[in-house]
Amino acid sequence: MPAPIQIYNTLTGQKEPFQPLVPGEVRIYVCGPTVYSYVHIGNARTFTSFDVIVRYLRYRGYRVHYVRNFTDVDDKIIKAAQDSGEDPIQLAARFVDAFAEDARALRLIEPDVSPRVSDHIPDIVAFIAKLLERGVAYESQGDVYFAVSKYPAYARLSRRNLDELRAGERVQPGEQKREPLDFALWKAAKPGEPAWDSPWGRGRPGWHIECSAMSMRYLGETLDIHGGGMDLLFPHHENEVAQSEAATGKPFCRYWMHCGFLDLEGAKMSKSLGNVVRLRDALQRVDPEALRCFFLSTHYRSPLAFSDKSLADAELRMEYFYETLRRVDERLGGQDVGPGPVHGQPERFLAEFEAAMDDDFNFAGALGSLSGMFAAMNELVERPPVRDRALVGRTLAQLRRQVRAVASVLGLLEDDPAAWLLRRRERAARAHGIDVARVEQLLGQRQAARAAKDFATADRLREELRALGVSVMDTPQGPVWKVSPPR
RNA sequence: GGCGGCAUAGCCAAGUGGUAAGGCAGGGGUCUGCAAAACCCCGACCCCCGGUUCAAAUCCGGGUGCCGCCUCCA
Repeated sequence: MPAPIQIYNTLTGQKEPFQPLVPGEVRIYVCGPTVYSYVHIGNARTFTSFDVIVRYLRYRGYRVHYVRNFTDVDDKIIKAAQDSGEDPIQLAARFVDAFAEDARALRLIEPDVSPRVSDHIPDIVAFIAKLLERGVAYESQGDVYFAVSKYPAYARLSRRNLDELRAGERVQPGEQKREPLDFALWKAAKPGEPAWDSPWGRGRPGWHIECSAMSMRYLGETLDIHGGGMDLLFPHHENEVAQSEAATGKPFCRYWMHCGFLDLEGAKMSKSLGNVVRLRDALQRVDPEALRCFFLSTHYRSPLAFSDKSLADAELRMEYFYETLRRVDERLGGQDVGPGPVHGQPERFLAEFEAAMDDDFNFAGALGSLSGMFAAMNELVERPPVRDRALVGRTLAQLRRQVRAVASVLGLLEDDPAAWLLRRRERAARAHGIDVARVEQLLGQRQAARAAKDFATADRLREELRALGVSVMDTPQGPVWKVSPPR
């Protein structure tokens, strides 16, 4: 049994060895999108982070039960629907579909369950009834509120001072709370809002109760991991803990994980600020794997700044990976090299990768180990340090296998190298207004000149192509070109 | 104001007690008809001031700067 993974637990504020409740199994719940619009790249970063975390837990042999919800009943959805004149449930369903498309494009693995609030009203109603029964919630004119004063550990997760929180809170008009910090479990319906029958009259769930009810439905009363963006820590997750533990008397979640923010031009990006880049728009400009690579370039808890330069760097890195894979696959020729000794210690890169990921999922470190494998493969292909061709082949084959294993955890390098490179070139050519037919024509002329040993003409044509933003590489298989505008 | 986080080469970014991973950009090489790609080499005393220690980027105290949460938000 390898040493346990270390996870930074928001609950305790430190890294802890990960011990799931049931050995070998992980129950993880990630707060999913509120579907009132398209997801933005900040959402995408969080979901990608937990995507890689789940993949790694599986890589380490855990049986993972992965749930990520859709919040499809919510104030913002109702507002968006009112603005557009659409039915709120329908609008939400539309954005659920859009999310599924975006998630596929980003190569996110499917959670085992993706529950929607609208499908779980009975669970939620039962949950609220239980809280009322236990005397930690109260009804007030068709609303139901959680009584924070009945849960002494309130604010422990987010490390807040209860008195100061109380001092700062204000009761919104129309709310019937006993205490400002109390939060709504159930909201009485206003005309035109989606509503369901309940013992307290027609209404709809408050925001926080859904996650407690749905996570318990699918994962039981105690979660191993609960994840989400930093901003959900308070009040959302705090409230989840309060209502869940008040209902069951058991710990709600053992490890809380919070993902850092994606900044846009030095400022936080959020739908309310309006400085939002939609995921689907970003994917028009950048390769999905390059976007993932960008997300993985820093630790999941650190802030990450979105910029064209960073994206371009990530795409360059992916290009390097794929160009190397193309060479390696060519060299290996799909042949089974068979067992035998290998050169050096290729397995050390895998050990490096696992050490990085075991340490609170150190994405940047993991990416570094992947780079090491590529440098090693390139050396073996281009400058073999030993003469024994079979030895080199076996070493390459092992590295290639390791790359596959690591890349499948990171969700990278899942394309055919040639196809990926061609797609990138086409996108770049389009972006720079490069006429591909013209390039091919000049390339043909240059090849003819080279065949005739007319190097002066060949060089002139190379310069001409360069002026177009095209660089040409002569390889044994003929010339290859790519878009590389002067930087 | 309260709570939390961060400050590492031109830029991005790992490393959390023993003299600094990786990527981009830059310089020098190898290779090449010329190139490109690839590979190799070169580059930081880790925000400032104190302290602990044989030893600190790494721990403690203070300062400065930036960011997030405290209201919907991944």
